[in-house]
Amino acid sequence: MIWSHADRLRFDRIIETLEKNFSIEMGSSYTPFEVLISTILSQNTNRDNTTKAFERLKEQFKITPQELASADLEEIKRCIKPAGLYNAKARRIRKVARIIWEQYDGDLSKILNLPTSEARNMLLSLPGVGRKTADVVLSFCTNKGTFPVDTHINRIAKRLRWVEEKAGYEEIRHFFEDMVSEKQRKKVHLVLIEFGRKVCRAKNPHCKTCPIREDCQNENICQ
DNA sequence: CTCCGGCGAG
DNA sequence: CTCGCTGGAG
Repeated sequence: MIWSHADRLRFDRIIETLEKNFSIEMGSSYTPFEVLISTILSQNTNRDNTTKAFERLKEQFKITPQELASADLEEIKRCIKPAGLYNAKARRIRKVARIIWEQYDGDLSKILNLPTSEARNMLLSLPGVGRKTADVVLSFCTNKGTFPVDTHINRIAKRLRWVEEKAGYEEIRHFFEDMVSEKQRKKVHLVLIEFGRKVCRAKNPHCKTCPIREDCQNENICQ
């Protein structure tokens, strides 16, 4: 897909409008390992359930490779139950903790400090870490962030005709990485997620009150 | 492609 | 009660 100057202006105008309408907290004093674990918990899971599971896990364990590597599997399952898919997630969390503890001296930054594409590939080799999770960790824990594509981002990019309907993960990721500078990516990502949750929802989107309805070229969504 | 799953909105 | 939410692995 070819992008004209006008397309870029429209993209920038939309992002600017969304930033004014959706406040986000960029706080988070999470360690990279905590980001990794909470992102694994968040897979296929809404935010409330993810937060509940992470807090419960944090009550029982220090969220460190050392502590989780030797944790009892059933105990992890019990803690993270609210996130769903807990059998698979518990196994993956402990396995990831063991790999980081044994192969990286318990220091995830040994992966994150590598050049971006190497770091991404190392993350992808961990159990339970796919493209979205790897990109979230890179985006939130380094300055050379990639752009994570979750279902909100996927849906919004297609509704706004930024990418074609059949575009896959990597195509959408590259679109955003082309359009958004590295230091803006985290913020733009969070703003789009908020927009996707509050307004441009999967079901019953609030098109009538959408702040960017003038710039939306999708006529088939509004009820 | 299917399976894994608690949770809350409808 | 049903069902959509929402990624990775086999």
